[in-house]
This record gives sequence, C-alpha cells and structure tokens, in this order.
Amino acid sequence: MTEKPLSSSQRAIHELRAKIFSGELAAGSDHLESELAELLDMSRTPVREAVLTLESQGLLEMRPRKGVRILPLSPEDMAEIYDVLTELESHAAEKAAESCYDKEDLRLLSKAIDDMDAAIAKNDLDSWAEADDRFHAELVRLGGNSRIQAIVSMMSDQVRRARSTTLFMRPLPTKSNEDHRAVYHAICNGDAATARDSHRQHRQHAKAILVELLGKHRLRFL
Amino acid sequence: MTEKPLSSSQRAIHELRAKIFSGELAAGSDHLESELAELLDMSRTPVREAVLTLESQGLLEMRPRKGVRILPLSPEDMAEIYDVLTELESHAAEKAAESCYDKEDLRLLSKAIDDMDAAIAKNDLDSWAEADDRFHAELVRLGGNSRIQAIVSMMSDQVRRARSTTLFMRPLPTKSNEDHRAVYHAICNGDAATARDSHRQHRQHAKAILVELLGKHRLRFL
DNA sequence: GCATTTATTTGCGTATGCATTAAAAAATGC
DNA sequence: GCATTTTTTAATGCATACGCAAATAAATGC
Repeated sequence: MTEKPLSSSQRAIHELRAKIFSGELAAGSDHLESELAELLDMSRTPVREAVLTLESQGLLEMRPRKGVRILPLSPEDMAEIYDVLTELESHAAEKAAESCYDKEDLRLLSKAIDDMDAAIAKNDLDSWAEADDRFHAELVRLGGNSRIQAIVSMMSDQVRRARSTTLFMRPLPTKSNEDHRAVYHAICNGDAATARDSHRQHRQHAKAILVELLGKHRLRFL
Repeated sequence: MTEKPLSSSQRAIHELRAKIFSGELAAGSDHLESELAELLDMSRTPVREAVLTLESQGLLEMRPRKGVRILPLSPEDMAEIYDVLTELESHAAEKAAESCYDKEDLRLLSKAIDDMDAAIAKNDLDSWAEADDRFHAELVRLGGNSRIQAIVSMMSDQVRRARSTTLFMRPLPTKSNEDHRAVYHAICNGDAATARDSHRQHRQHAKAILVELLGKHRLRFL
C-alpha cells in the first residue's frame, strides 16, 4: 500500500539532496550531468530538471562545461543566511503570538522543546538537532505565512549540511532551550513583542556563536 | 557589438516573464507546454526548463495534464509578500546604515528619490513606479546581503503584475517620498535603528493601503 | 622552447519520438 | 436516463540523438 512510484525527476531531487546532505556529494565538488545521471541510473533529462530546481534553492550551481558544483558555504554565507532566518522567524513568532493559539495548537512546539531537553540529557546531539529543526519549522508554520515557510525551509536546508560539521565543535546547547521556552511562553500569552524579540535575540546569539566558531577553527568553507 | 545570442531557455524565461507582466499570459490562465513552445517558436524542452525556473520563483505552477497555470495573487498573498518585504528590506536598511556609506555611495538612492519627486510633479505614475523599484532595489543592494537581494527581487516580481492594476486606483503617493527621504537620511547619518524603523513603517503603511484598496474594490484575485 | 594555429574531444542545449497514464468520450448495462 | 465500464485521446515524463561550441590536445611556425 505504501507503494508510490515516484517520477524520475522527483527521485532525482530527493536523492541528490540526500547525497548533498550526507556529504556523498561534497561541497565544492563538480559533477557532470552524465555522471549524475549514471549515479542515479536515469537519463540526463530528469537530472537536468532536478539540478535546475536545486539550483534555484541555492544548493548547487550549473556551470556549463565545468559541471554542476555543489555550493560550499563561507562564513559570510552563513551570516547572510542567519540574518534572513532571524528576520523571518522573528516575524513568524510575532504573528504566532498574535494568533491566539491555545495550548493544544502549540503542542508540537512544546513537544519539540521537551525533546531537546531529553536529547541534551542523553547527550544525543543528533536528536537535539532534529528536534531543533522541528521547533523552528513549527514556529514558522504557526506564523501562517507560506512564503516565509518556504524561504526558511530553503535556508535551513543550506545550513543543514554545515551543521553536521559544526554541531560537534560547540558546547552543549543547554542555554538554547531557555530561549525556546521564552518564545513559547510569549506565544502562549499572546505577547507578540516579547515573542519577536526573544526569538530575534535567540537567532542572533546562535549566529554569533557559529561565526565565532568558524573563525576560531579557520573554517573558510563548508 | 550588442549582439548576444541568448540560449533558448534563457529566452523562454525572459519572454514568459514579460508576457506574464504584460498580461498577455493572464493570471489564472492555463497553458499547455506545447502551446507555449509554439508561442515562443521553440521545442518543449527549453520551455519546460523555463517553466521549472519560473515555478520556483512563484510566478506559475505546473499541474500535470492541466497545463501551466499563471498564478493569481489573492489579497492574502499580497499581505504575505508585503510582510516578507517589510522584514527583509528593513534589515537591509539597518545594515546599510551601519555600513558608513558616504554620499557618493548613496547617489543612486538619492537619484531614485529625486526621480520619484519629478514623476509625481509630472503626474507620471509609471515612471514613479519605476523609480520606486529602483529605490527599493538599491536599498537592498546597499544592505549587502545577496540572499535578501534575491528574495526581495523575487517577491517584487510577484507584486509587479498586480501593481499595474492597483497603481491607478490609489491616491498619488506623495507622502511616500517623505518616508524614502527619512530612510535615506538615517542611512547617511549611520542611524541604523531609525533607518530600520522608518523603512518598516513605510512598508507596513504601503501594505495597509494596498490591502484596504483591494478590499474596497472587491479584488479577490490579480 | 614558446606562441599560435589547427585538430580533436567532449559536454551541453535542444529537438524529437515514444511509452505512460490521466482525462475525456463513448459504449454498455440496468 | 443514469451509472459504470470500456475505449479513445492527448499531454506529459523521459530517453535518445545530434549539432555546436568550449576546452583540450596536437601540430605548426618561429
């Protein structure tokens, strides 16, 4: 029943994304269309379509005759992305707070926070990251702006690859969950300004930590 | 010398965009790939690639066997778009103010403002709109975040089609240029907070006017 | 040797053909 | 007549072919 014959170009999009995140297609590496086609066992046509899509999402770049380049992220790129995330997520938090959600509506948000606590207690950084993703995605969903959801999802994707490197370089994000709770409570209370400001501060702090980390470790590209 | 043989898919992107903005491809209308291919006098392949790209930019939607639909914009869509523009442009204004630009750097910005004044004096709404576009694009450029530039450019595109309808329904935007000047001076003075807040207010005001206008005229889709 | 030209390779952009399958039309049963 | 099945139609997704131009290699002139 779970059989769903996905189209080749859809499959190409998903598999290429997965290979980019896993590092199988490393940042900075170049690949011919024909090479990717062979890798995915399909013709060039759906690969080209997938590559076009992924290019528009900022994950790679088509350079005729040079190959498809998996885009590396510089610290400057990270800073840009975090600034976009800061602005748009803060707006989402503000809107969410204005929306008079009740506790039931916010259960997924609250669950994500609890899961982060649990993950930290078990020192499980991977599940922490997964729950953190869920928190941010749900927050933005509650904001109710579909375009912001799409943009944030795109930007989060770009950051995701880098995180596998940085996640284990930094101190346990114990403080982070206090911020999450502050945002959560502000939304509960319908305090839009606080929701906005708390989240903004949270993201700016995260950006500062990341940028410092990259500088300290001389990581010019990820 | 100005001869540059553009590729078919590039041409398809530009011509389809132009036809969407001009209304030749009306919002809400459906078109088969083969129909567009014939219209542009090329095969389906480059058309498909162009359509894929334009879809990722939110201008149209591919619905298998239903045709390519030129996306209409509802008032809710407008509100979403304006919120994104508000957040990201305000951030750009803030960053621009922090960047210690001198008058020379800000000449294009200043020029755009003057052009808007001139256009209003001549009651020329089209040039006003053109100069307004330039102001916003330049502001965002000065903000220095390439991702914000890309997103704002995309969102502005979506709004552009609707503006041809709304531009002539609303009062002369005389007040608007005061806002622009306020933002300009704040950037000149390196007053980041004022630059940010002024621009935010400017955009929120524009959103309010537009939404009210759409409501008043019962415009459910553009 | 080095620069410049010529030849060769090869990756890409586009056209084209075809199998698939959703939608529309026709036919059948009741 | 209306619902259901069967047939037909046709738009799409994909594979494939091919010409062109860019990149590389080889050859030539000096």
